[in-house]
Amino acid sequence: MCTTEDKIIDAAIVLFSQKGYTAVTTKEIAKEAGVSEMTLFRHFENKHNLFERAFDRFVFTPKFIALFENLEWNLERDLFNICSSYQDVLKKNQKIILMHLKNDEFNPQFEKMLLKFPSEFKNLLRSYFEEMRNRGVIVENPETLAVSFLATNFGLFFTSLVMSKLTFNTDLQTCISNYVKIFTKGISLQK
Amino acid sequence: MCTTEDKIIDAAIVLFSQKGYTAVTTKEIAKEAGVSEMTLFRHFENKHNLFERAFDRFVFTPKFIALFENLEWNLERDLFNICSSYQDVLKKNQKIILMHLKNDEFNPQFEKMLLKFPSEFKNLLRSYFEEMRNRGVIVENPETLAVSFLATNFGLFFTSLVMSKLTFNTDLQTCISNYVKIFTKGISLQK
DNA sequence: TACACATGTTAGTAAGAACTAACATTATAC
DNA sequence: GTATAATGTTAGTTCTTACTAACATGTGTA
Repeated sequence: MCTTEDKIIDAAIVLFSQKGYTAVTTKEIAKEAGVSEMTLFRHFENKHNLFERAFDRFVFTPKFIALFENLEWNLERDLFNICSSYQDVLKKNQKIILMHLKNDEFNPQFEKMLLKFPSEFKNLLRSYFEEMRNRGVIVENPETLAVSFLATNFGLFFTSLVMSKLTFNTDLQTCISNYVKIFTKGISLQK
Repeated sequence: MCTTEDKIIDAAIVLFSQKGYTAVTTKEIAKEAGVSEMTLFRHFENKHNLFERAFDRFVFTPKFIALFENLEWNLERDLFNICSSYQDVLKKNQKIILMHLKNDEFNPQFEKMLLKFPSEFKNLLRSYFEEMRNRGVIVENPETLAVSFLATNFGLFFTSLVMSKLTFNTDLQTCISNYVKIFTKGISLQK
């Protein structure tokens, strides 16, 4: 966090995610990092290289997968934990996500990395719902449930991110637990 | 759709929403519109002006509000209609939404226009849920429900938009009706 | 035919951005 | 204290881009 390269990368991530690749100048990044523009080029050679290095810094945590190995098999509690962790991951990576949204014109392998996480996450979710169906807790189609859960969670995150200026009286945390409660009740079998 | 200005504006919207304001050149827009760059400047004076004109073209339909005057007061059916119409509005305006995501560095009044729609929509939703609570159909807090419903809907849209490359086996339509069904069951009172 | 008007073409200006070279300055290690 | 490495400074090159000016071409209308 203290080295020159780190300072530059941090500044780059902030600015790229705010404005997008093209709109940010190297001079700007250097200034934000509190460093001479020359130093930037000495360390990263060129702008695009800096971008790639900045990207490599952020990886979706695989720790997340461990979550699925410590399930309680209680629908509401499990979903709440999953949902919360997912929101954490998204929040931690929000800069890179924004960066991606503003720079998707280039770098296809960039795209692949970003899509790897949600698709793996979906598979984990589907397995979970499959197991819950085997246990007779739910009846719905696991795949559909997984996609729906994934999409809505992403929506919660994204709404709170993009529409932060909307003065809603409800915060994300309340929204999450409320959503999970409704979702749980909505898919639970009852006699 | 046939005038020169329209051709240019259309091209501008496509390119701006794909790449963002800064990354697109006037030459590029002119080429995409099948028109000389000079003609572009003759009509719009400068790039920023073209951007504003392009923005003005897209407005969130107020027709949407009429939907809330023809309610059936059947939870699932109403929500499904609302949800579908909302997805339509979002889809119709997806270019402008993307444009906004890539250009939010400037133009604050731009932001206001974009946020007007979701906040009005949320109020309509809250009124609906309030009335449903009065009728004894649901018990949850109307505000929270409205925000949750809004957020998740936006998430469905956005997921299908951004992550279109994810090869999920479930399409948006299925996802919506499934979500509405679950949501309805989740908030309905039952004996 | 003749005129007006929209568009194309071409050349060019001014500003800004990425990037380089050369030299000056500071800090660190021994 | 001196050598070495990292950083700062300054000036400059090249390229791209927004934008202009002047003139040419074409097209419809009276």
